[in-house]
Amino acid sequence: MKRNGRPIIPKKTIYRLSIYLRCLARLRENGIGTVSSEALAKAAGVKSTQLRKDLAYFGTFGTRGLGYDVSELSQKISGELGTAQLQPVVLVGVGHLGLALLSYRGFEKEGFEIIAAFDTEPNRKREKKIAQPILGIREMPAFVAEHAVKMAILSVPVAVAQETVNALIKSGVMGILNFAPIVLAVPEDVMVNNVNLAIELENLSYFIQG
Amino acid sequence: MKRNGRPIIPKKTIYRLSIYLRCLARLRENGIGTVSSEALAKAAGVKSTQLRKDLAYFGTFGTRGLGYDVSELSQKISGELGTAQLQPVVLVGVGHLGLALLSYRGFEKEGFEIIAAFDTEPNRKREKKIAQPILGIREMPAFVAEHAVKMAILSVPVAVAQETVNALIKSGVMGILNFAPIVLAVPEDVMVNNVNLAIELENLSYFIQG
DNA sequence: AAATGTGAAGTTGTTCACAGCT
DNA sequence: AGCTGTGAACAACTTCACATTT
Repeated sequence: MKRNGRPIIPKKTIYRLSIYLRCLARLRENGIGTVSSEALAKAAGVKSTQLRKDLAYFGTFGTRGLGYDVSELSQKISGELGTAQLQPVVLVGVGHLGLALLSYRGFEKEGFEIIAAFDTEPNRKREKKIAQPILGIREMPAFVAEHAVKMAILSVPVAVAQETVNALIKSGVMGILNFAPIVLAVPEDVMVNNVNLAIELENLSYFIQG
Repeated sequence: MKRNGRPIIPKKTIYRLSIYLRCLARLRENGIGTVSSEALAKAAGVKSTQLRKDLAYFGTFGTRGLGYDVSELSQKISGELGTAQLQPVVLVGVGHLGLALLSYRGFEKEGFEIIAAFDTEPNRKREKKIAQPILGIREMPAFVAEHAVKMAILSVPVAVAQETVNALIKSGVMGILNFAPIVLAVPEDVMVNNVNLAIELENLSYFIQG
């Protein structure tokens, strides 16, 4: 099936493409130029047939009898995911977790930049020095609109999560990484990815005790 | 299908049970005593048939024509998930993120307690005061064994993630919540849940730009 | 009348088996 | 010979349709 002339790729496949990309990066760092689907799949923790099916959604890049060129495959996946250009992101809610996420240096390397954070108390005393500006929540709409920000990280308390999301969407945000433990109501064309640490732990606990 | 006399419940269902549990908690806080599958499903962001199928895996608790008793259903789900008793958890890697997770007060309320943290530099100057003891990584094996800890949160740098996991497993840990952006190799009976923030963002960015 | 519980149908995602290149 | 690419088989999950109960 197609959409905009492109195949519709399952969400899970997109997820795995991100994983492949990171495995390929490590191979490249180690100076490995070519890799088989078998070897890459093993590194990513999946079956080789699945890897090949995943790639088949958007092209055929391998050489039969040989495998895949590491650099070339990296580029193709990167292009497909749209990771090529740096994406601006805002963070809303600078509490414990929000502050840690701001300090987390892992995003830029992956093509994302948190360009600003917002909080109801932007001037609250914080023990850590942060590179990004922390602004008042009321400045958010203008800022988001002006910088054409399409993605936001939400780390506000549950009580204000829904209203905050409403404001973000109104200002033009289309994708939300939500850390608040609540199911957010959003329009169909807005995407929410939830990260709920308590649920992840609960999940583990269920499966390890059989 | 059954395992140990209990039905095998799909992983996705277990995930949703956790969500239902949180929705029920909110209903109870609001003094609501009874809820229909339709209403609860809506709050959880799923279809009502799915909710009913999910519950059917481990029992039948509703009253036809009426719905579910909020308290009773909470208890049943809680019992099924094994959330009833408090679970001890350790955290390994007290960097930016690890520190934030230690400060995060959301776990106890959900039945988990981080009883200790470990780091290669336990005495490193940290600007935040933490309730839990921060111990040297070398003390980890004895501590984990002694306290019968079965779950760990891993927030160490990628470079030492695999060896740290090996040590945790050797000491008896069966479930790992992994924040390091790497695919960990573990025995079949050990479960890993990955939380990769960069991948979540990448995923959002793909779907919002169509 | 209203809402649950569930077999059957439908959909999606995974794995197999092997044809087809290099 | 070795490895990719892919239709077909399979498995898992979701939704439908409706019988059943209060």
